[in-house]
Amino acid sequence: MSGRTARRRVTMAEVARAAGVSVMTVSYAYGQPGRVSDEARAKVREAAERLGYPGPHPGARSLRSGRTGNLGVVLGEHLTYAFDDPQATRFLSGVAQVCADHGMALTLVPVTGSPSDVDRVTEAAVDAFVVWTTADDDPVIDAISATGLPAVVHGGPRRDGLSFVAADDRAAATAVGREVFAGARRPGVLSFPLDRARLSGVTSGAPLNDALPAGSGPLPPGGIDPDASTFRVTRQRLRGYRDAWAETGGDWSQVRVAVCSTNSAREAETFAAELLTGPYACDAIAAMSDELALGVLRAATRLGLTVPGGLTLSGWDDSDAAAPAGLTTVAQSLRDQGARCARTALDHLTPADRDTEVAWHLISRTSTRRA
Amino acid sequence: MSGRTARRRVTMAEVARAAGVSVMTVSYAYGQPGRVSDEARAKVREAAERLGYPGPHPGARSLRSGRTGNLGVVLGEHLTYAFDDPQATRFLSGVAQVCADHGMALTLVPVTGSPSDVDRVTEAAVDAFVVWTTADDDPVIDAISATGLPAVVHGGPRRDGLSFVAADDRAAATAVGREVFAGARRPGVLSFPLDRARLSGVTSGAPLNDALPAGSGPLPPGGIDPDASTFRVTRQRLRGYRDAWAETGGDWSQVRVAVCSTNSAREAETFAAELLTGPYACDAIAAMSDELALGVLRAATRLGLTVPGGLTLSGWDDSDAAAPAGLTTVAQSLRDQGARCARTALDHLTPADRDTEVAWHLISRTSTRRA
DNA sequence: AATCAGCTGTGTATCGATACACAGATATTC
DNA sequence: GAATATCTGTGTATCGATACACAGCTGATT
Repeated sequence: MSGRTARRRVTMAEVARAAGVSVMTVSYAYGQPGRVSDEARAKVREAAERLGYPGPHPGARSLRSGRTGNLGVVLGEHLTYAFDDPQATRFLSGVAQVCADHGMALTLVPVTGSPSDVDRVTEAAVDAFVVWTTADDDPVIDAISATGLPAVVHGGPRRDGLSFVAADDRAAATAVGREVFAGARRPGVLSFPLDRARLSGVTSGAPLNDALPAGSGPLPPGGIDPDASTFRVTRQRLRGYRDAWAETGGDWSQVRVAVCSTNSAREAETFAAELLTGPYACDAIAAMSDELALGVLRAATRLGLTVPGGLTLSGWDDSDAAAPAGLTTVAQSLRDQGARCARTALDHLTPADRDTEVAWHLISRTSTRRA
Repeated sequence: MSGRTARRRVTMAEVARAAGVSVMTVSYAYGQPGRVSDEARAKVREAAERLGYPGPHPGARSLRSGRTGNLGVVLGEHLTYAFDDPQATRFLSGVAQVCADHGMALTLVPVTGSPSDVDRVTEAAVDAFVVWTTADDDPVIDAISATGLPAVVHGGPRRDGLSFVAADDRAAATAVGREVFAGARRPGVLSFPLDRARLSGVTSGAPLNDALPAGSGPLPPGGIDPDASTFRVTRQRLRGYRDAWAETGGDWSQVRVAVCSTNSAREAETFAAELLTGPYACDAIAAMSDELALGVLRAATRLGLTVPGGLTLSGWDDSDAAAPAGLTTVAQSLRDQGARCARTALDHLTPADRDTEVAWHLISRTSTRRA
């Protein structure tokens, strides 16, 4: 197929012979340049150049030395999420910064949601793993655990032997929920997926809640049970919203919940339109990301609703678009968290340091400033 | 340091012994499951599970088989650009899609702009390279060439033995330049960096042009010579803009040029403010990206200039923000180009198919619709 | 003068798998 | 019924480097 003649790889032994030194001298010249004299190093470099030696074979090096120079990143989502989802992108920017500082390459393991994802993980030539939010029952987590390599899980799930980095999502959700639900009568929530099935649709907080409309989408009937979500982040935020609404004397069954399968404003806009119309139209919506909240904002604008007059609204993450939109939100630096995950994975921190709760704070803006 | 006892890796031979089969049977059970009987495969899986065997050692596998299951991506920029620059991100999304389809991991090689970048490239355990726009004289290109692996360069430079994918940037720049410079009297250009020095600042098209202000920033005096830029994309676009302005009877020395060191609206806004004020204030600006153009737009708004009344403006790439802003732009799908690069790299296309010119088209919007 | 440490160079064993070639058993063909 | 093809299992050589231990030499230390 290829027009290129398959060039045979030049070996270290050939370079050694050409340079008139031993193989080990060549090896040291590459791996530990300080270990050899300037003269020997020069001879090696010259011979390598002349023969077209590209440097030590990475596979052979890693077989013998046990190190690869790669940090593996596993997303619970399709590989393209790394570049399509703004939250993942910010997180990975932090991971990338630390990788660059360490001279480590960043390997994105190609998960696609299929069972073979497990094989992709075990085949990955890496020194450590960083895992982006995954469902409690995702077999990929067990595969990572089985490799015995250092691994840091961001957002969940928690596992013995794996480090864990996350914010107190429940407390944060309670805080922002208090703000957005204050004075509300018909609260709504725009949620991330509940579990690996990633079903989306609109329903309400409790089963058999005749007072609320059935809603659309493939979500199973019976309402949303926060405790049943297998994504830790989703679960904790739903619990927090529930707590906040309960503080006002409300009941979870009164809360309408829309579940988006992706973190996109487009999908959010569709569901928000549903939440904002009909006899049970929400007058307060807590969204699990700023992207989702911006979708709500678009739907509200189209419906002629004013924010915060006709609708209060909150997001999450304090993305670039949040401030211009006046969006109340939970600020947490995903970039910092990515950096922290990468550092923890690469530095082999002691167990005591390995589990980290990261900071968050509420940013109160006009979108919740009810008159 | 680590609290974890360094678990010794279980070897394939141990699994073979425990399963009562030969090593090769185990190897086949993993690498070519169809090669062994269901019964043997079951025995192997059971033994592997029992012993905690994580699967074949990736390094050993790659040493013997010559394949790694990794596609390497090299950015001419710092590694974090992969996730910070919107253009790079879209390109990589396409690369990632193809990787996922092939079950290949995506390895980002950690370049930081230092001389050791060359080592990072030769150390990378990959089967092929995709290279994102690099300067003609970047030593990283030679290092990639030396590996003898298939490599595809996006945007330049061109090299024997390396495939090349790019749009006809000069023609596209001419087309959009015609549009934005039509009826203009004081044209300006907002450019990407000219070379690896990445100097930024404001100057004009020709040396010793007394008619124009000296400008700010560390750019060398003497004006901008399009032909001297070592980034192919920058060079071709500058030439195209020059061609377009020449068609109106204008001279390149009359064109004011601002060079941004990064593709960010923030930096663009600063330089645009300079281009848009003073006795030589531009009334038409061609920007090399939509991000830069949006920075111009912000500066114009602050200065009370109307677009297109007081200023015509063009961008590049047709990003999401371009349409809402009414921005005339050159549309090209970086995502498709990323996918094409990855496919070319992974499929070992024949030489004839290896150089690809990608499609582009002009999208004319209100930002150039001069009354 | 004797001892010791540091620097530089070398040879060999080894990392953990897969390519390859071969052999026996079973199914298929004429 | 003989010849041939297919399926399954095995043993050995080998991929290309680095860890390790050792040796000679130089200069410093006492």
